Amino acid sequence: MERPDLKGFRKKTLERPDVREEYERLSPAYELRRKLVALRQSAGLTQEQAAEKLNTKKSNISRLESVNSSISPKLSTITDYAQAMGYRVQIEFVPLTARERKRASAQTEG
Amino acid sequence: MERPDLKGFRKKTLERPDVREEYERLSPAYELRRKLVALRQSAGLTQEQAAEKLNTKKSNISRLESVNSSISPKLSTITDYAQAMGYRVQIEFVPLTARERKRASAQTEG
DNA sequence: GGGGAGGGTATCAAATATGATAACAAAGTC
DNA sequence: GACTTTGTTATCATATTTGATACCCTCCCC
Repeated sequence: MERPDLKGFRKKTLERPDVREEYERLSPAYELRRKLVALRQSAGLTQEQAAEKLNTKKSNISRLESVNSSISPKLSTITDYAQAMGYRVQIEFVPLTARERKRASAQTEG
Repeated sequence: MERPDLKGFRKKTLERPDVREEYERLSPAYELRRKLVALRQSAGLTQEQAAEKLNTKKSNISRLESVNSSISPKLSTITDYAQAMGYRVQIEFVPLTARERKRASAQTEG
């Protein structure tokens, strides 16, 4: 029995730039960073102005907002940023759907 | 004109254990950690069982859930934990009220 | 009293995020 | 073309979190 190599297929497929882009567009991290940018823009600030408010440098703001960044920021970094933009952070926990649970275990086990 | 030393008053007041406890009960960090515990309990897991799912040790779970802890966890730590409990994390940004903005700048300015 | 379960705390090494600096690119202005 | 503004990326030192181990406490059961 030759089974189709699903993992290999997924891996190969994710190497295609267009597919990866679409994939990341749906990722939670991507979503978060898009929101961060929106927050700053709603406050009418440049990265440099935001950096001033946060007593840091614009390069660090860029990194935080960067989609490609592979970092997972501290929660306090996000809340500080949001507060400087005039917002507060609210964290919700929503039950996983059956589909999401499947995807999650695939990640963990695979 | 002798002005009442509000900052000093606040500082002194926060030294009272009962007041500090009430203060922390309202803090976002406290709220988060209480939610984390609720998540785990809703999944019917002990700290040790949760640790297994997350490939770590129970002491680390305890630290994450601990109220007194002065650490600000990484976002990925929270999302991994939530996922192991069967939840996903959703982050909301809500505009600060006038009162909250005032409190925020008081914090920042010292 | 002894033992187990569940949770908390301290400590250290290892991993990772953050701060600061510098250099670069794109777009707009003169 | 030169200059400014805005945002990105790389790099390094520093700060902080995380993982693992060990030990403690409380409650409960025998």
